[in-house]
Amino acid sequence: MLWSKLFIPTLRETPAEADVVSHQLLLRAGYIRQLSTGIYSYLFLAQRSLLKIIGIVREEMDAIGAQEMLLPALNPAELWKESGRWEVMGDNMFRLKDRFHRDLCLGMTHEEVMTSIARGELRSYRQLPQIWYQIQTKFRDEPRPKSGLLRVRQFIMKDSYSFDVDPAGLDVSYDKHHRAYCRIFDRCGLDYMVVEAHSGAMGGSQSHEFMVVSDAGEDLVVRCANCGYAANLEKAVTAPAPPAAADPEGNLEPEEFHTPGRKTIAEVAAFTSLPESSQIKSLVMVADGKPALALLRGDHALSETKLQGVLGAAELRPAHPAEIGEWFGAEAGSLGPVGVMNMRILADRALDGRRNMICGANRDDYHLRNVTPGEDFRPEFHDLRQAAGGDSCVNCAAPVEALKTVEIGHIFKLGYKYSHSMGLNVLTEEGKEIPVIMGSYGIGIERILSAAMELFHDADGAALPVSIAPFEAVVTPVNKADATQWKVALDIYEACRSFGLDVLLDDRDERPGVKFKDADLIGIPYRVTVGKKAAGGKVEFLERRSSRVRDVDAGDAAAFVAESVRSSRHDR
RNA sequence: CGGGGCGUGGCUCAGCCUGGUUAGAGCGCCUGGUUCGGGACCAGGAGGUCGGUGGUUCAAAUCCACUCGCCCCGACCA
Repeated sequence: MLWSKLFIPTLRETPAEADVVSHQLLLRAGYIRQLSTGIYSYLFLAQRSLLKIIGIVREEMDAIGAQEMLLPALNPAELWKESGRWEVMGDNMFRLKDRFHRDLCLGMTHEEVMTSIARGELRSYRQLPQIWYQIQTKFRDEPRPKSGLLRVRQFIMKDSYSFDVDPAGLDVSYDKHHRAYCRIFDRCGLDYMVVEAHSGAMGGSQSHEFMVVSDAGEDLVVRCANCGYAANLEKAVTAPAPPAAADPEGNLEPEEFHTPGRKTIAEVAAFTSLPESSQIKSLVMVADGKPALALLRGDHALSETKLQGVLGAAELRPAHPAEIGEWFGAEAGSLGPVGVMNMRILADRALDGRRNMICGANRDDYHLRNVTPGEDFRPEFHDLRQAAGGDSCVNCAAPVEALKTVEIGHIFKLGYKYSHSMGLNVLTEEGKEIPVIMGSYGIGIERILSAAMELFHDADGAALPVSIAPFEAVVTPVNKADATQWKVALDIYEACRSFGLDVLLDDRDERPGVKFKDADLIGIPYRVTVGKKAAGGKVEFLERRSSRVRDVDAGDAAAFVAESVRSSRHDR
């Protein structure tokens, strides 16, 4: 294509509203423009790149026998009420009414629609397994869209769904997806890791996330560099550092002491001159309307995900101050488990075996010392603690690191959640009706592009992997007015086309510096520069990512580019 | 939803506190010319209801109120 005919609105300066690199580059390089908060138009370059990503996704999904469909984004409320998610999704779901005042929503994900198709058509175990997928726009009314295309309200997702007769079948479908996802992200040229994850509102038993390490990410992942253990922070199990001070010995009785104005763990630690790890942190949570007291070591954080799992609650939130006052007769900051009879008391395992600790007295401005879990109160012990960097790996005891990551894919074993709630059953060989076991699998298409830019950029702009760059190469005549240069450039451009390359000819009447800057900014992987040396039959070949330059014969340039593109496919 | 910040030509910003000629700069854009290996130079030119509404005032980009939009932090989130 001829650059002079294209709409590639690059900006010299970084737009003020962008503060993560991928967002800045997508705007500056003319890939996208914002329409509203979390809503973006994908211009020519973005669309080319996204189509390449989609092409890779499609090939690899087809390769595992998945069948592509396209489902409606506009869904009737009834379907979502059947699964219970009309309520569960809350404000995150875009809702609207039609002219007859019927409730509709815009699809956030498609378990319901897929299940509704399956239950109408799948009747026999002989029709299973099935894997169905689509590449389609999803709508989610995020509380806080941010970071360009990383967190938006409308985005393209590849979502697939597997239907199997039994758990062993689901394992096979799950594993197929796992491997297909690895191939997809490899081909997209990304550095990523696979981590154990929590299933959240999707439901189900097991799940893995595919993560790209980036400071622009919002998910925290714990990873052990030694043995390779990796898990989302909300799910990770690690061993905490031992308490900073040994517990007092002996069978001491709880004893109230005055702590005027000391509310926080840190304040009480300073006041008592004992480390935070000598305290019991008491958090009042409300699970499906019922209160529960969660206890942790003073220096530890609660994993609401884990607590929610233990309680089996659909909804979990911190208690309001008024509720705390009613249940405890004291304010948050003076709470403790001793004498609490009106709710479940759950303690993190790090408190098991500890003795003579400090906690709130359930009386404002008073705390208790010499409180021993299991004696002075009787909690249920569970793993409730949120892992943190610096903890020890439970497999190999090496210290783990916490990393910020971008989630680009997520695979779930759904189990029977939707087949039960929506009635998806088939007949077995024996003629018995059984529910179908399902899996669900997602890839965020734009996040692949954003993550690639986060991963691969320099001061001059994006340096995208060849497989997903909008163009593979650009031919740049330094001086268009020079007849020789122009002729050589044109020949190389045509030769590239004959090799089937996605090539751009920068035929703009611009100075060379402008052309170089634009090509670098956009992130075109290879550039053939046709300059003065063209008179001697030589042109310059530049690899964007490495900045490596070499002179090649003009007649060989196209073949050289083609070979570079081909070999780049095996890079990772 | 809570906290903070910002809305002035396409982009980046100044002017606002302390109201007062015709609202500015750089970049970009248009015309002509000179240039041509890392965002050229000269000359001329186009382009702005200062987010919106209402108020205060002889006078509002500037002060006040409301409102809309955007960004960041938090809450939340598959």
